[in-house]
Amino acid sequence: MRRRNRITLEDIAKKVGVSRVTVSKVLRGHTDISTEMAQKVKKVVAEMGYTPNIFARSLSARKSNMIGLIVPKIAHYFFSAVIEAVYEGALQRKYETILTVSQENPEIEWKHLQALAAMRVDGIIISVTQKTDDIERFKWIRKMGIPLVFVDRKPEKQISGFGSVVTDDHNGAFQAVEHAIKIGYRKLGLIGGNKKINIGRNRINGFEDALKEYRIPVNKNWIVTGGYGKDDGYNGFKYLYESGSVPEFILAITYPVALGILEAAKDFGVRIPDDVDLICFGDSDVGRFLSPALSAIRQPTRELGIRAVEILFEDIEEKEITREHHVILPAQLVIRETCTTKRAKGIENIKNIQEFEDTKLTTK
Amino acid sequence: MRRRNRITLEDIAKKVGVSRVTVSKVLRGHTDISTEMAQKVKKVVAEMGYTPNIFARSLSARKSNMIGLIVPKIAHYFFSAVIEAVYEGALQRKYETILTVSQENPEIEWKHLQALAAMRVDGIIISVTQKTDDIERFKWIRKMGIPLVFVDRKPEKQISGFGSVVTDDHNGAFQAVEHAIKIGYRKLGLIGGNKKINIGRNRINGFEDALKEYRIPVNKNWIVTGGYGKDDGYNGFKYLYESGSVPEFILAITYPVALGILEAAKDFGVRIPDDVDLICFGDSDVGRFLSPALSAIRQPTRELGIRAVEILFEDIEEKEITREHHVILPAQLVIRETCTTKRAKGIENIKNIQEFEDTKLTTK
DNA sequence: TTGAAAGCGCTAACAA
DNA sequence: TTGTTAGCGCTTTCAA
Repeated sequence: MRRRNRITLEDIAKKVGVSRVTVSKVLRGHTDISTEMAQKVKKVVAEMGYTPNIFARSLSARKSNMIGLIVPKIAHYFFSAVIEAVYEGALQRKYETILTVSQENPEIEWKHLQALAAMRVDGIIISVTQKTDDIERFKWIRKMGIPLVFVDRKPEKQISGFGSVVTDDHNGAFQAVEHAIKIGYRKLGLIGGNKKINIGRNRINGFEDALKEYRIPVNKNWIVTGGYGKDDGYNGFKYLYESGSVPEFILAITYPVALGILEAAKDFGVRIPDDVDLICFGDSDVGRFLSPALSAIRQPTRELGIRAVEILFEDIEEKEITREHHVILPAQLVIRETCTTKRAKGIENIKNIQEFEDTKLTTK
Repeated sequence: MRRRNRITLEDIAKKVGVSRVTVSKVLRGHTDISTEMAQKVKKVVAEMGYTPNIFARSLSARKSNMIGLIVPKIAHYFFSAVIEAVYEGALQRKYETILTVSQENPEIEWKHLQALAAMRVDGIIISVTQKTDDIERFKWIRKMGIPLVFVDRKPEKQISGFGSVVTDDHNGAFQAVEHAIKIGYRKLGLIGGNKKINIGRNRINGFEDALKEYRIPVNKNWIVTGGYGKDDGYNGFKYLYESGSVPEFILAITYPVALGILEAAKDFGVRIPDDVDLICFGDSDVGRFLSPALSAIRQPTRELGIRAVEILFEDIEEKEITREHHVILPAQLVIRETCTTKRAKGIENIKNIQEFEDTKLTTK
């Protein structure tokens, strides 16, 4: 290791001719310090280019002024938007954010959780991996007394003591499928996701519930579960294609999954939206420039991040956990070039949408 | 603040009936510890759910095992790919990465630099903002004795003492323009970027040099400099459009700029690539799904991150700075739907590419 | 308004 | 192989 410029409080204190305590107080803007003293100290601090040692400070103050953020992936529009929001929120409160990436790997996630605990962060915001079903790690965090908030993704099993901010995935999926049904589709499929974590479960349930609501039989072969990445989309579509039975409409469980589907469709010569139509969960900044412009279920990304920080800080400032905060934010259907009107395929027929409307169950 | 589970080395030591030092040694896998002792200690550590306090450890060891990473933006394919590579590299060496985002704001960048110094990170990797021209901050870092490596973007002025890993932007731009010329374009423009930082300077120079090489006059009105974001692309194109003179081909200085151009073109009813053709710097995972599929100058993103970490660690391990490492990685032209063949516009004419080839300067 | 004393939780050097 | 001693650089009482 290279020699470091180890200027300490002591050095400053000596130069000014006061005690460390005085300097420390000036630095933290403590009130009981005379203006001249403060002036003198600040001058020397600037001259010597001194920066307080965060470790020493945190150790002594028993407070790190840092929060930890764990996300499964970073090269993904959804997460980068959430991350930016969290950073901003934390910064406003003079907190640093320590970002870690689990790479969809529960082992790495566990390591990060421990590392953040070791760093004595004042709180953690996490979006779990698609495989996180072990909840012992969260019990451990709770035992450590570290406030934690789930954002967007959380484990299937409920864990008390932590807040959460999620999207109304069930309704989002429902809306999308309802739209597809209304424009005439009857053969509906879904690619990606699984029921290990909330987002998959809720989206899949939303999909199935919409079909039930409209009395359309669920064809299990058209529901190809899996993960949330591009590969899952590609393989899911490949599976469907090779099975010889492809639905008219597919709900992609995430934006990367949709990209994978687009790619597979291209490779297999299937035209989207002409042969198979598509809506995906999650919008991105380029969604509308894609060919075809993707229809999407837009998640309130920024809002998700902002609310998570808010809730976390309520927890951090609270002396004891009084109640858990759980917020569910609405999703919004954005129709673009995919899924605008039913393509003529001559497979299913309904006379017109109005007639179809009557099909809908009014009871329930 | 909530009560925290403050288990310390002392607690473990007491429970096992040994000294803190013994426990500390076990935890760090020190060799001179008996196997039984190690076993006993580990058991208690696990039972009590103890995690060492990083602050105390770093303070005592005078080593943080953290590196800092500063990027201008995060919701951007290029940076997220670099970030992932840096994280991986650091993790392999058992280092944590502290990611900070400057939001293209030099002030925030300076704050982050100070915060990282205060955290006593062992090294810093930075991609500067598009406006960073003040290099005092880097001199300060050097004075602090913190190793630093620039990745992709660095300030215009040379600063000794720091390594860098960049893309061969000049050649990348040159290749793109050369390609455009070869397929017949003569009215060439450029949008975005400025000469404050290397990437802008080199790309613009590469653009101009290619024109010179092929004896094509540079039309200053078609070079609309600015920043590196989507807005810059939008406004740049708008400016061009409203000026009444739009080139046949545009080199977009970054991928976001290209997105902005695409959007503006759509708004103004200009067809790409039919009316105006386009190549942009920087590829993304969706580039080929865009409409039209964007031709791009692909940067070696992962490689950039990996090499930056390598160089940084050479610096960190070095006792003194012996030499600076500067690496330049090649860019690769990826032609897709834009810029494949010259569209018929009847403005410029060349009989065929071969004849054109002869135009090229052979001297030089 | 200032400062002395007593740690925060850990590790490094050196003894035992 | 284990333990003792002495800090790392800062903040927090509490006294002056």
